Amino acid sequence: MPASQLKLDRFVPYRLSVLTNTISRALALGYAERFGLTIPQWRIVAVLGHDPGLSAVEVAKRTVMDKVSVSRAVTALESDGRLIRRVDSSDRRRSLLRLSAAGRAVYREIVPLARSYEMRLLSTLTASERVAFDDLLTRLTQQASALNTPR
Amino acid sequence: MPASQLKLDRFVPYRLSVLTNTISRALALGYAERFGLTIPQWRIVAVLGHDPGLSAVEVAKRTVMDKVSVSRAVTALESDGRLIRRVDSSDRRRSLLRLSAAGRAVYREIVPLARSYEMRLLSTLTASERVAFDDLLTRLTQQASALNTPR
DNA sequence: TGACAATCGTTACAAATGAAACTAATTTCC
DNA sequence: GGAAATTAGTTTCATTTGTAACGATTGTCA
Repeated sequence: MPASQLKLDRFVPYRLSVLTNTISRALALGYAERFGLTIPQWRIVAVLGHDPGLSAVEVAKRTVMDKVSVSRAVTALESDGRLIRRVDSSDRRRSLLRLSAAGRAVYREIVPLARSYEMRLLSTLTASERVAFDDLLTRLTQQASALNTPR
Repeated sequence: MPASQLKLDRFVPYRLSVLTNTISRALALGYAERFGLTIPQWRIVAVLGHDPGLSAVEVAKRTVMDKVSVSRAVTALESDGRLIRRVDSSDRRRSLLRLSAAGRAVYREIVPLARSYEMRLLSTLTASERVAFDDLLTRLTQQASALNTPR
């Protein structure tokens, strides 16, 4: 292919976007119809299910979401009775977030679903290919992040 | 890790989402500030630069965008003088789309930028790793698509 | 101490996005 | 030939999303 041309379906950023959108759509559909969760809500449940007591900013860092998205999703989860926030007594700007019993129940149902989807997706790769992919993904993510924060 | 737990940063769909968002943000910023293009617009320029004369629906298929997005981006590109549409005389519902001289000029500038970004991204991989990644990406995309369209 | 800066989280506003309804043109099929 | 179904593309409307501004609290430092 001449250097002046570009085939979209050979362009790695485009291909990654297609793959990610396909996966996200499938997962979002499942979360939405089974639990009424959006993707930001799902991520927060996943993080707090594993590490209760984080603040909103800490959740935002872990999930690579901005704090506005976190704030909205937290509000929704709270009004659905799935999340509890308690003001941090040592810093009254912060709230400490944790799942309620209902939230933990959702978490326990979601984890196997997520694992199952991931397994089915990766089932097209051999064990050593999965290891390789994991490594490549890690390095590309580092590189992309480095390109966004030059010098 | 117990089966009842899930670490978000080990979950492939999440990791893909983070990588893709990082890349998209970087590219979108470049297109926007240099050319005033959105991602849908950029994709259309890329497709039509390579294959002039497609209809909107054909462009939508190639870019995996829905026809509403394509319609809007085409309208914007046309009013910016970068795209020309001509009613297909053999089917007056369709329009045949092609870049104007200004559109082709944008295309010629964009292609090396896109290639350069891709090269810098992939520069963290060896040649054989790039081949491997290409293959894994293709197969995962097939698999994700198959999971979305069961039986 | 007290002014200034930084941080936490929410709110307000504008822009992007998606689903469904719609118009117009074409195809199907009895 | 013509009613019904299909297709191309646009418009409308509601929802999502992101940016910026904001109030409240805490940290910094002279």
